[in-house]
Amino acid sequence: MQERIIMLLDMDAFFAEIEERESPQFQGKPVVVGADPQEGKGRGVVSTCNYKARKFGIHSAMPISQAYHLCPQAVFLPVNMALYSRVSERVMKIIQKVCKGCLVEQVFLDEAYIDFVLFPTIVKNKTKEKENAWRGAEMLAKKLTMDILEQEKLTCSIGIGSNKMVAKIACQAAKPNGIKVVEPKDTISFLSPLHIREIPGIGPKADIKLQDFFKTNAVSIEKLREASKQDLISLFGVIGNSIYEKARGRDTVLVTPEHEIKSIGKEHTFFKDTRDPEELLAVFEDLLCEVQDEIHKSKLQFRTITVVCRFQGFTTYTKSKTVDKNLFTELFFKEAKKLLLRFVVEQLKPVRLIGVRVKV
DNA sequence: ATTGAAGTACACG
DNA sequence: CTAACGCGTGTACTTCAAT
Repeated sequence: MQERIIMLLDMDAFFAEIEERESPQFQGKPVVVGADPQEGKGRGVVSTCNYKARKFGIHSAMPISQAYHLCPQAVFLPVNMALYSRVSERVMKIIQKVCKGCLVEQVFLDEAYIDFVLFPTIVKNKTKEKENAWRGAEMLAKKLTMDILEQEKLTCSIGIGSNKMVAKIACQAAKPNGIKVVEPKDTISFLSPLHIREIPGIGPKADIKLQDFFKTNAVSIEKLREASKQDLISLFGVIGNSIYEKARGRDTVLVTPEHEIKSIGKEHTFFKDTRDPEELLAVFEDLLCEVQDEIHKSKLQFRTITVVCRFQGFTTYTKSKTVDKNLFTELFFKEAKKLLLRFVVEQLKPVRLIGVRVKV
């Protein structure tokens, strides 16, 4: 494959920065966007918090109750997804405009990968094409951060590398409000000292497996390169091969602008665990209606219904049923309720969460 | 022998 | 006491049964 220049733009503390921008009285204060803390009794988690709040040890995905104990005086706000969606659309428009002729892949609301394949000014620079291309990308990154700051009063960080993985890790290193360029010749030295958790796809479980394998409690990417391809395949199966490649700064995943939807689902966690069939069914019917709405909007055909049930103690089970796609519409409610009923019959424990998901 | 359905595990923002 | 742990989406694995 030809050498690529890939950029990842990631908005800094997106939800929290938007809330600060909208309400000047929050400026300079720790802001936590997420579930209602309910005086420390809330059951949800932190969605995003600003850098002030991070100084108290708060971070995204942390239980909101814990965040409350770390900093009760912080501003706690509910997630206003409709607002963030509108802001995201405007940010993405700026990116499209500045990066005309490039491939742009949006990831959720606050990230976008950009592949410079056809970036016109780069293509035009026939002389010293290679150096100019990387400098051109860096200048473009600068323009993006300036335009987004001027037009939306929000900061972002940008990573540039020869593939998605390097761009992503470079972006993390640039945060907040920075730009980091990692050219191919610098990739290995850039990655070597970093912790393996920086590699996208290596989560808590994979980290522990690798700690056990190397008999240390902090594995660097340099250390990871000591594992053979066979070692990694026996530890992780098919994934092992891509981990082996990523440790060497290689990643062939393409920037793909269009993604077709493969599943749609809704879940609900009860304020208090319940076994009341009336309550369960009432909430479940609401979920089914919401999913039905989304199915309608998507105009897609689905065939598999999965019902999820999480019980007291956090153990989670799923049951699913695949039907003929032509009969899906008429069977959806009936089959979903049948699956839920099986849980109610089989399980005696109180229910913490119920959910439903449909797959293509 | 291959496919596909069901259920679980893991990851990410 | 032994924690606390949402939601939506994706990939991949294991197991078992049907074609």
